[in-house]
Amino acid sequence: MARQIGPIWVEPRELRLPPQTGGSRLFCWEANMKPMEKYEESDLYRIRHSAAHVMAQAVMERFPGQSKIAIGPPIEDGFYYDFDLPRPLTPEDLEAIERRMREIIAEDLPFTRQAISADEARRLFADQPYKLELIDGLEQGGLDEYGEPLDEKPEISTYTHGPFADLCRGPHIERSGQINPAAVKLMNVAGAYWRGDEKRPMLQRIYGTAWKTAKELEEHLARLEEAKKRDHRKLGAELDIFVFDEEVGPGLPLWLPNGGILIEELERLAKEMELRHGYDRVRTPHLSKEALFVHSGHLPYYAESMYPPMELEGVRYYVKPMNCPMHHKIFAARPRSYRDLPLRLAEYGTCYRFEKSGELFGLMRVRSMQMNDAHIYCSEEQFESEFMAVIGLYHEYFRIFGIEKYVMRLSTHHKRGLGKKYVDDERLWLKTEDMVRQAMQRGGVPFVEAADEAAFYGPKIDVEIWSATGREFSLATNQVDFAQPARFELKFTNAQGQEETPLCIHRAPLSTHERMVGFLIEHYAGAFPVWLAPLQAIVIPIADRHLEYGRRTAERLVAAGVRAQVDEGSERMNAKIRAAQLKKIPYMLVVGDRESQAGTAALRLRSGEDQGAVPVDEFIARLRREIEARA
RNA sequence: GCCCUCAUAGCUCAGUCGGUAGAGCACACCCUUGGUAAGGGUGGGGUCAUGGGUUCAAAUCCCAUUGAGGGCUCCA
Repeated sequence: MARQIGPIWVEPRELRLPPQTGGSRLFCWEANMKPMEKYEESDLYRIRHSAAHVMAQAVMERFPGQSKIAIGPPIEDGFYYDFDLPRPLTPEDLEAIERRMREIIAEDLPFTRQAISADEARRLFADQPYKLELIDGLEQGGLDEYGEPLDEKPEISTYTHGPFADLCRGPHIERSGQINPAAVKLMNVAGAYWRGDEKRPMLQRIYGTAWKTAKELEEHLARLEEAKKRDHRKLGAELDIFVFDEEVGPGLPLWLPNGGILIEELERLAKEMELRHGYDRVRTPHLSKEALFVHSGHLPYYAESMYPPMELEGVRYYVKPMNCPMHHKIFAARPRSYRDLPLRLAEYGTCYRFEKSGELFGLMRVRSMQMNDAHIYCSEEQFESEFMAVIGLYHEYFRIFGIEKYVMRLSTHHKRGLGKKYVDDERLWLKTEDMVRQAMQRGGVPFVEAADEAAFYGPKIDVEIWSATGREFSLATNQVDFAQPARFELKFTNAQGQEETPLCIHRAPLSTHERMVGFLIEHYAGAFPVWLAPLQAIVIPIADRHLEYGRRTAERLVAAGVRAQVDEGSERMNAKIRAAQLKKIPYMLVVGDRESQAGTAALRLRSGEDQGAVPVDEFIARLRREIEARA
C-alpha cells in the first residue's frame, strides 16, 4: 500500500526489496517525487527473475547432485543467485553456464506456478537444506527469503521450467524464450553469507544482468565503463589528490597538496556556514583515558571498531573514534542555564576507527577521518527547530554542491528487541523516533524509513548517496541522542530553576573530509567548480619570448588570491592545453605576441570553449566574483 | 573479518614451454618557438610486492605474509 511521506510516495515493501542493493530506494528518488514505478510488476523484473532460475538450472547441471541452491532475486539492473558448490567457480565455468543459459532460453520452456503445502515442499526439496530452511521460515515464523518478518503467512509456491523447480513466489515470464539471449550477461562471482549473516556459511553468488534488447545491455555496460572513469580512486590518483602508502597502512590516506586545498576550502565553507548558524567552534584532543569511553557507553558497543588501548604509567588511553564524549565534557565544564541553550559545539575532529580490512574502500571508508562534527545541546521544546535547522543546513550545502541524487533515511531501532546494539529504553526509542518522524513530516522533507539502522544512542536521519561503483554510503548524518547526556549527567537549569537533562543532536552535514572529497571527486568527475579547483587557472605561453609576460600574468592572479601557475615547459602550446585539460583546470590563459602587447590573455575553458582575448584585469575581477559566489 | 581474483618502471600494460626484463605515457637534457587536446631526438629509472620452498636455473611453479580489486558483513 503506497503512502505519502511529505511530497514523496513510498511503498514500504518496495524499500525492503533487495536489501543488498539499495537500488529500489534510488529508483524512488529518481522518480522525482512521483509515485514510484512498480519494479516488482515490470517486465524487466520478471525477465531478470526468470533469468536467475535459468542460471540456477545451468549451474545445477554443471554440478549434478552437488549444488545446494539458496535464493536468486532480481536486483537493480540485474539478478543474482547464491549457490553452495563443491569448488570455487572459475571464469570458464561462467562462460559455460552462460552458454547453457542460451540453450535453455532457446528451448522456450514454459514457467508454471504451483501452490503446495509445506510438507509437499519439504519432500520436493529434501536434498536442498537452504530451501528447507526457507520453507520453515515461511511456514512457522512468517519470514520471507531474506529472513525478514512478513505481515501475513504466505502461500508456498513453486515455479517450474523444464527440469528445474524452485521455491518461489514469482512473478515470472511465461516462457524462457521471452528472455532475450543477446541481452543477458553473467557479470562476476562473489562471496555472500547465507541470509547475510556472517556466522552462516559463505555461498558463491553469481551476478548477472538482463535487459530487453541487446542495445539496452550494451548501454548498461557502457554506463558501467563511464562510471569507472569517475571512480574517485582512479581520479584521485590522476589529479594528485591523495595516495595510500603500504608502510603507512590501509585506510590511512595521505593528502597531497591538491587534496589539502580541497580540505581547506571545505573547512572554510563549514566555518562560514556554522558561524552564520550560531555554532561555537571548539578543539579537542585525539585521545583520552579509557574512563571517558566507559562513561559515554561507547566501549561496550564500539570497542571492536576502536584501535586497541595504549597503556602508560598504568593508565589506558584510547584514540578517539568519535568526538561526542569530548564535547559532552565541554558542556559539563560550566554550569549551564536554559539561556545558554541551544549550545552548538562544532569541530572538524580527527577520529580513528579500526574498520575491518575488507570494509575499507578508497576514501569512502577509511580508518583515519576528519569529521565535520557538531553537537547541539537543547531542550525538548527546542528539539524540532534545531533538528530541522540541521536539515536546512544540509539543503544549503547540497545546493552549493548541486547534489540532487540522494535519499534521506530515518534509521530506527530494531522492532524485535533492543539486544546488545541499542541503549535499553524502548519508551525513549519510540518517543524520539516519533519526534524525528513528525518533524520531518511537518517540515515537508521526504524520507524513507529503515529499521535496525540507528546509532546505539538514538534514531537518526542519514543522507544516502551512491559511489560511482554503485555502492551505497551515508554521507551526512543527523542523530538524536537521548542516552549520553544522561550518562554524563549533563544538566541545565530551566526557567523554573529546576535541573533538566538536555537532548543532544549529533550532526555531520559534510560527512568526513575523506568521504566528502571522495564523493565530490565522483560527483564532479574531477572537474571541480572554480572555488574548489586545486589549480584555478594556468597561463600557457606560446613561445619562450612570452614566458616573462606569462609569469607576470600568473603573479597578478596569485596576488589577487587565485590559485594560478604558468606552464614553463618546452612543449608546444597544444600539448600544454592537453595537459591542462587532463588536469581539468577551469581556466587556461594562452598568451602570445598579441596578448603580451595588449595586456590580455586568450581565455580557454575546460569545456573547450574559446572566449578569445580578455583583459587580464577584467578576467581577475570576474574570477574573483565566481570564486566568492562558489558558483 | 569472510569468499574469490590480482600484484612487472611514477602510470597503463607486454613478457610464449621456467633460461635472471620490454613498450607507450610521465620524468631529465638537447633541438624545435609554435595560436587552442600529444613536435623530434637522447637519457635516467625495475633486487618483477615481501619472505620461504621446488629446480642446474624462478617475474614465470608451490606455500606464507603484505597490499589492492569484486562482493558479503559492517559503516561517516
